[in-house]
Amino acid sequence: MSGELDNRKKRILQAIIEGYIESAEPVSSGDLVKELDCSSATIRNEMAELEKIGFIEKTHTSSGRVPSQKGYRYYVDELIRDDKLSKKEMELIKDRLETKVNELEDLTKIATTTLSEITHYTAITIGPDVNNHVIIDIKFVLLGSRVLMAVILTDSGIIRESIIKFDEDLNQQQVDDLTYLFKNKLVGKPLETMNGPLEDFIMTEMKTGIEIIKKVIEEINKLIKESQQVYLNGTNNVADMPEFKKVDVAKDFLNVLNAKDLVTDVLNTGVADDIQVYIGEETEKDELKNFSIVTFNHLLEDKDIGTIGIIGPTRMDYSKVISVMKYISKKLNDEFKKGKY
Amino acid sequence: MSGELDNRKKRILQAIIEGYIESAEPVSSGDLVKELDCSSATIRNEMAELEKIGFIEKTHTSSGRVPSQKGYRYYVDELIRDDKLSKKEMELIKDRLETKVNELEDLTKIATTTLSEITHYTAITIGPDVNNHVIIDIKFVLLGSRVLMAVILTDSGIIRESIIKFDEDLNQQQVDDLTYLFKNKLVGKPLETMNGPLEDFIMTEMKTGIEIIKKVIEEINKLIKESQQVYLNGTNNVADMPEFKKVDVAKDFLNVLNAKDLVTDVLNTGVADDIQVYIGEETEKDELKNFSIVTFNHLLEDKDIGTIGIIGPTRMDYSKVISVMKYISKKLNDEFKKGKY
DNA sequence: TTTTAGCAAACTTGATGTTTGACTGCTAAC
DNA sequence: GTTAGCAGTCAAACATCAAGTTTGCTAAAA
Repeated sequence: MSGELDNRKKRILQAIIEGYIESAEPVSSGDLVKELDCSSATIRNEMAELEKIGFIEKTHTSSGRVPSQKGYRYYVDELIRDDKLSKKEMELIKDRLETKVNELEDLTKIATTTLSEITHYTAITIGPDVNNHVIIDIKFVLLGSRVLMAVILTDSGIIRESIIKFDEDLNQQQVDDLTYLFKNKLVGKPLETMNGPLEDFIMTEMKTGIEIIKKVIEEINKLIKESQQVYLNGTNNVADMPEFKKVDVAKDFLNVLNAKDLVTDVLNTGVADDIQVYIGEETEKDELKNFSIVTFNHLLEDKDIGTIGIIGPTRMDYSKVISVMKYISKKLNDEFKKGKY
Repeated sequence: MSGELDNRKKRILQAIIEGYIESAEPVSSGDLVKELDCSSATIRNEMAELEKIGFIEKTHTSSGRVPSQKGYRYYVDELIRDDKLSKKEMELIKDRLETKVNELEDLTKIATTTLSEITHYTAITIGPDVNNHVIIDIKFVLLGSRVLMAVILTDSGIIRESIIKFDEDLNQQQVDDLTYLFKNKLVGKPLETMNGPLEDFIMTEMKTGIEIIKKVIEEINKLIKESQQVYLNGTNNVADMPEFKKVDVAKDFLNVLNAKDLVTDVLNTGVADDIQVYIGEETEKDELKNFSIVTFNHLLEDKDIGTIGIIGPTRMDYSKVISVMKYISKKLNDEFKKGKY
């Protein structure tokens, strides 16, 4: 199916898609005459065939052509250019990502912001599914006689704290016990252990301080559940896009950003250390049918440590987005390794 | 100026404003006949006078009337109803705010979300200016040989942590020294002490571990500066408002939300434990001239602990918003006192 | 066989005009 | 002070028209 197209058809399809990406207007046969170096009639003939295969569409009988979802897919798979990154942009990315930060997540946020700035689309990042990250250390710090802070470190460099309040005073002995108990039972185990096994253990084997321990477990579980953080950047960029003029689309987009679940759902389907492109309906969400999402997961020593994505109109500059993503992904990985997070 | 209006004029103005708030359409003399129990001609005469004073406007020569900014102001000052809160909504608020949470800021976020849900406008909250909050305690926790966590507690119940990375190993002795130093110099002093005085002291009096201390101060300062958190809720509600149909307004709004500084600037001007209303140009920001902002500061033992605001079109249901705010403000205060944050 | 020129048909876009209906302001009567 | 009545104003909806694109098709040219 991909090999079906002869060279000229490829060039025409590419020209249509890139023209449409640039202008947001249907591309006519006449527009391509200079570029293709043949008459408009010839181009029309070719266009008719491209339309038959389903790569391009007309908005009405006598309009120019617009890429179809299938057309974009072919473009992304076969025709994409990945040299759309200028020296200046590369410098910017390098500069940004080499900023010293203290937490992995901060670096990810910087990457997201940079991505959005360069592409002018909305960028979003979500944390990883931390359930199978391994606990390296747990600390409890008494912040007041009734306030305890729990700090959990995982092997992926992710740190989480939770503040827990009690109705009665705690003493240092209790805190030490707590530390001892949790360390013994949890260090070296995945975070999800917190859910089932631990609770069972405490209920059966432990006798003292059950209430305190239960509360601590409860809070830590809450913390883990909530910890798939979402960070958005560049939402106002959409306002400048022509498709935003259609009120429906604009509304859709606002709703999409608000019901972040939709987007995070898509981001979560991404696998492996590679760039994924979801075009329109490929997102499998009705609300996203006018949008495309490009994502990549970043790994640290084979562990998923989060996903970064771009969301924009289906008429998205895929070449640019993918070029930028590739470069950022590479640089981010370098930094991760360098930084020993 | 406020007493100038006779009773019927007040009723007419109120009817116009409430009608316009409801329908987003100019209100005609005919619309008010039933309500005012006199002929449309009489109402027209009254309207002409209200227009002369500048409380209402026409969109064109033969259109109905629309409230002016001055009209809204009069309405907010004199005509507002504060019984627009249903039993059900009160219950919802109570329910929500009585959720047990561990941090003050979480409760504020819940209040913000609830506010947005009930009013259907976008709600925003910003943290207080923490500079003059007094430090109660500082703890340092070693999370790894090169990773230190600093925890700062203030008298307003706000807790902040920062993770600091070093290029060399730290031992427990150094951490203890650090704790001793910071506790001695800072506990009981306002957070802003961190900025000037402390640095001087270290540069002149201390000899050991200067680099470590400098880094810690640096990071903590960063933390304090960044700590005016902004939390937004209900941005998609705007999409359903008729004014959103005007692309310019929609764009303005997106930009406003993105350049949060604009809104936080306005929120920051709010003073005392009271509700403030900024209508259109009263915000003194050109970008906000089509919007209104209603805010209140909440205090805990006379300390500013943040501001909650609503942002919506000038055609905002002020009565509803203010009713809800009053109630939430009251309940929030109750909870603050009860919870001993 | 492939490409091109030429042309009718389809359709958008923008300008122009018309009708309809909703208001208002004014005047004169109540 | 209030109201009825009426002319004047304007927006919104709709129809009409001309101009400009763009296509598909056909037939001729390469």
